[in-house]
Amino acid sequence: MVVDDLCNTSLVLGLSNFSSTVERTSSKKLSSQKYDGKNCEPSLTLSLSGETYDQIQTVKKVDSDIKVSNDPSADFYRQDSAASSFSNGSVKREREVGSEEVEIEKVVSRVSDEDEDGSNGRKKLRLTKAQSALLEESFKQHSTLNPKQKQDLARDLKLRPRQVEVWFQNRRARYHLQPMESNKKFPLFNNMFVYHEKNRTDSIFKKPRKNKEN
Amino acid sequence: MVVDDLCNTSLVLGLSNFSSTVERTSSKKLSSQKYDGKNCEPSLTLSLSGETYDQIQTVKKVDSDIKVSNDPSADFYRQDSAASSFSNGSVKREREVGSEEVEIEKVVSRVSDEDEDGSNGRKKLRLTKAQSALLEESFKQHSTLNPKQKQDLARDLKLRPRQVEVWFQNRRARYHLQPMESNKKFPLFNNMFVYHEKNRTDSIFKKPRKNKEN
DNA sequence: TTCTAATGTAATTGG
DNA sequence: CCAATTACATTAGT
Repeated sequence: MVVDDLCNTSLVLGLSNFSSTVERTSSKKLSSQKYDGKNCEPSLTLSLSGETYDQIQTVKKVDSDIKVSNDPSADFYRQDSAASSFSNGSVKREREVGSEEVEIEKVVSRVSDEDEDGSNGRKKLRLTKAQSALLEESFKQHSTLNPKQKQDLARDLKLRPRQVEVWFQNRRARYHLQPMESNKKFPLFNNMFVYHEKNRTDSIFKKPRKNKEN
Repeated sequence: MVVDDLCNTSLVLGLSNFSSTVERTSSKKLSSQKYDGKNCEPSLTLSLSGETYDQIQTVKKVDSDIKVSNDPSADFYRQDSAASSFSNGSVKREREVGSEEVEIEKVVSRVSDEDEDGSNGRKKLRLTKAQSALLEESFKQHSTLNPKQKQDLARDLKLRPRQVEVWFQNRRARYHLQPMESNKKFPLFNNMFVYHEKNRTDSIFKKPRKNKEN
């Protein structure tokens, strides 16, 4: 846990999900629609940024879905728009279905807070496309962040600075390849991820080094 | 999918995202690449071979599908021989530091293909009963693995360490979902991290934490 | 369909 | 910061 960022104090209030593109879903696998956040019902999320989680995932179970089309082309995913992007699943396992809102014992737990929505756990956030794009772009410019950049990005993305930081870390880690010359030489290959072995040291690509300007 | 390793040296350059599979008649939604952002648009991808298809679990077993019986007891076919259960080159860099017996470099000769003996068991491994049992047993002792355990188990089971790791992950995930009564399964309360629902994390029990002994 | 092996990625931990 | 892992969500194969 350890919230280590103390960032901004602004409050963010947003309406999440309104991108109601149709559900495609079709029959099979209701797990189909997920990321799109589509079928989440519009929900309000209010959060103190810099505090706990902005991405609050209001889990609402989904009951009947509309299931309109099957069109595969409906692959577009959501875009963000405002803060929330949640991934929550709500898709409870089949076996639990039936019991609405299996709200199993609360057992209060720890000390803290008012975490109210219970989304205390690790709950995974899914970045929206736009968010990823921005991060990606930013990454291309610098694979490391200075505090200011971090703050700014966080603000723009409506993420906690910590999340931005983590994203960068993971990004650096996952590909040992940076947007370096390889990309310059082959711009079209920007999406090409040529990984290197993690522990390789003789790579022709070097690990980028710090960028401290602020 | 991302290319992540380069055990062998051959390079493959291909057009990605042109799903070669035929149109699915059914609705199935090949939603394969979706939120992945990365390859949403047709793009070129360059990959090192050795990836792409994962392990071929050389299921020799019955040549051509003899599969004579439906007898449930026939459950233990598979992987009879000690033959290394795979030939995969992908081995995502198990970083096992000191292990020198990294048997990577299988360098499958890609194109040439191996599936000649019929029954080219392609993907998805199925663990044998014995394997599952061992894993299960091991899990009872700790729900997480330290590198050594992983390595050992992998050796004993003739699986890649990564597979062992994955098994544990999945196992943990599955069970975090189990309600209390599942304690019966874990008589000694070894793994009593009863998380209830998947998305709920508070519990009087804490998540088991690292087991680092090695 | 369910179950499970596997993958991708956000987040945590320890150094 | 980095490496390694874990949790988690989701995909795909039978």
